[in-house]
Amino acid sequence: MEQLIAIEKDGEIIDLQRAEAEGVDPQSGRPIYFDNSPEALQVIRHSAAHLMAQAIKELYPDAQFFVGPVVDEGFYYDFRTGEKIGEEELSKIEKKMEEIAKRKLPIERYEISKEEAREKFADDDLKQEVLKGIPSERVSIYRQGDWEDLCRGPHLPHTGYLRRNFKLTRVAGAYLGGDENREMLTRIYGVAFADRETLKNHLKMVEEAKKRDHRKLGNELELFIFSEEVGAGLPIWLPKGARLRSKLENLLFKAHRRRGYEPVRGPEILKSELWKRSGHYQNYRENMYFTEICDDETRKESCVEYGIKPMNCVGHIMVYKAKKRSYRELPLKYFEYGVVHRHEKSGVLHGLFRVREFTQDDAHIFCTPDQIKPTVQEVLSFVDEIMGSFDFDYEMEISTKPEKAMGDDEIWEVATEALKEALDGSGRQYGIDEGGGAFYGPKIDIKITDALGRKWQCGTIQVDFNLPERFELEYTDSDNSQKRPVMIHRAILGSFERFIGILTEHYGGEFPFFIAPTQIIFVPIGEAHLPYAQELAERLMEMGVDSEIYGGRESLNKRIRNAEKQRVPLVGIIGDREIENRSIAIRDRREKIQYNLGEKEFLNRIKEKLSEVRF
RNA sequence: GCCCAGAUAGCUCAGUGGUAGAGCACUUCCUUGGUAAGGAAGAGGUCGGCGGUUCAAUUCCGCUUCUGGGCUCCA
Repeated sequence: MEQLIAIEKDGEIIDLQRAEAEGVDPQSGRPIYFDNSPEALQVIRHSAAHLMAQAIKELYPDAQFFVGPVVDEGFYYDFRTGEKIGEEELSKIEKKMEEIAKRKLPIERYEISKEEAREKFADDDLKQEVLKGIPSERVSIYRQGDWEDLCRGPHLPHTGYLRRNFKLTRVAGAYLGGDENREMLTRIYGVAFADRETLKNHLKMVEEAKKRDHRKLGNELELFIFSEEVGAGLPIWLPKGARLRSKLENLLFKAHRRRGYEPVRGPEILKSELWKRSGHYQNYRENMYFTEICDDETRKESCVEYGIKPMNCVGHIMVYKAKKRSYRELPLKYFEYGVVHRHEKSGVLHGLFRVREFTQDDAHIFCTPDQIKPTVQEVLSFVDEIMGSFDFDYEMEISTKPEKAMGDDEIWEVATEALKEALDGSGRQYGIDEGGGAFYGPKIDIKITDALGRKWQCGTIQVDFNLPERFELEYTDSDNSQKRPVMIHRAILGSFERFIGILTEHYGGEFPFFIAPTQIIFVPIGEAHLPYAQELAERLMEMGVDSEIYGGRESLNKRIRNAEKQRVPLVGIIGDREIENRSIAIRDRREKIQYNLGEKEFLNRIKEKLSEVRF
């Protein structure tokens, strides 16, 4: 009963037009019907992109088109026009799309040679650009009505399939070919499904996800703010945010100590000479901030340039160099909650996810080459424990040598292999990001997704042979010879800022007890019950648990409502009954139930909750 | 940095070429309440900043700061 729109054969989606042209028997592949299967959506969205392009062409006759692919969340088309396209134009384009869809234009396909295509689109430089990227000699063109475009397909049989089941979501700029040195085209994003109902549900889901946005929750829960007066990308931590953060810091501090890491601390600014030696000055300068210290303001010669640290490695190297090292000491693990400053381009700043000042849970491990693999594996299991404690799914990716890099290819090869081996040994799946490494070494990145499914890099493990070389690090080996250690840079959360942003979205503001900014709110029913609440609050404070008391003039219902709105794990109600038998009436957010606990039980329960996590 | 939007009270948001409003929050008073908004009154805004057009700009234009969605980049 469902309509066949394409078939899948040898992992390729072949639409009916192409099947006919190539004489492919539609029975010979797996049928793809007009529904919401991933394969069908590819076809639908591809055609939606074309429909949009046709609508744009009718509305803006000067429009020229680049590419219009299907992406995870929908589709987009990049194009150029003399007109400015803003959000307001989207509904206009949608209307035109509806209109064209109604015409039920057949979507036809034909093939020509690349040479013919070059001539056909002789006066369209964007199409020429697309043609350059096509390896095959024959190219296909899809035509609907009087509009046609160079396209591989697959497509729907006719435009009538696209009726009120698509939505244009946003306008954006996109560089031609993703190259920031080239022209910027207009890009319009959209989504499409087989039916209107699914589209509506999808849009609703996106709306729901936006409610979990850490910027919105951060504001509502008074975790942090940004201030125009202070500057872009410089978060200000409010008491509740700082409470959450310090809990995370404390837990993680112990976790490091337990694993043999030593806390160290480097300065915020270091002489530029040192950044030249490390290579940051040459390779990372555009991301750094600099300042000068002058002995004599009137004499320029007395000024020395300092760089504000964008990374903590140089400081840790100085710790290593503080004395002569023996192989017996290795691996040496130094860690620091290092505050770093990076000049991020204004357009990339994004709540706590991308800021200009942030604190990394950074560590540098100095080890022998033989220790690389076990050390990386140990770090990987550390990562696993932390992520597991927060129920995070994460992805890992190896990033290889970037264009702007220092060190020999050979060294890079060895380091990259070491990472791969460690990962292979751990049995974990991982992807590869060619050219995505740091300038001093390859890395394993740990990525977590936010409420909207966007991926953010959090933890990172980097193998570095370059900095030990540049700083001539040495240790005395068992044969009394001087050897060069390897440096492993690693962060597990990545930065507290980004990690807390992700945590906020992950939990929708309902933080687990052990890190919740306020772990319990007491609501004494009347004034007489206040002292007992205060007594409990003090006991909890001794245990390192933050509580608040919502007493005062407001009605009981209102105070309970306000307490719940704070999304605290526990709300404790205290009235005559509770005082009489030294108990607390608890509203448990996670269990979604209410129960009564005697004081002792209550304190025990709190202890249990605190020890739920240990990493 | 680039493209496209936006900025009105602490927060969420209406609104207008004739210098502004709501709800919540805040202050005061009444209410002392057993599980998600008790009542009344009040205070609070150079309508992000700087210029321009105009008799008159929060409103129109330009620049700037900040924010949002992307691109590029990245913890």
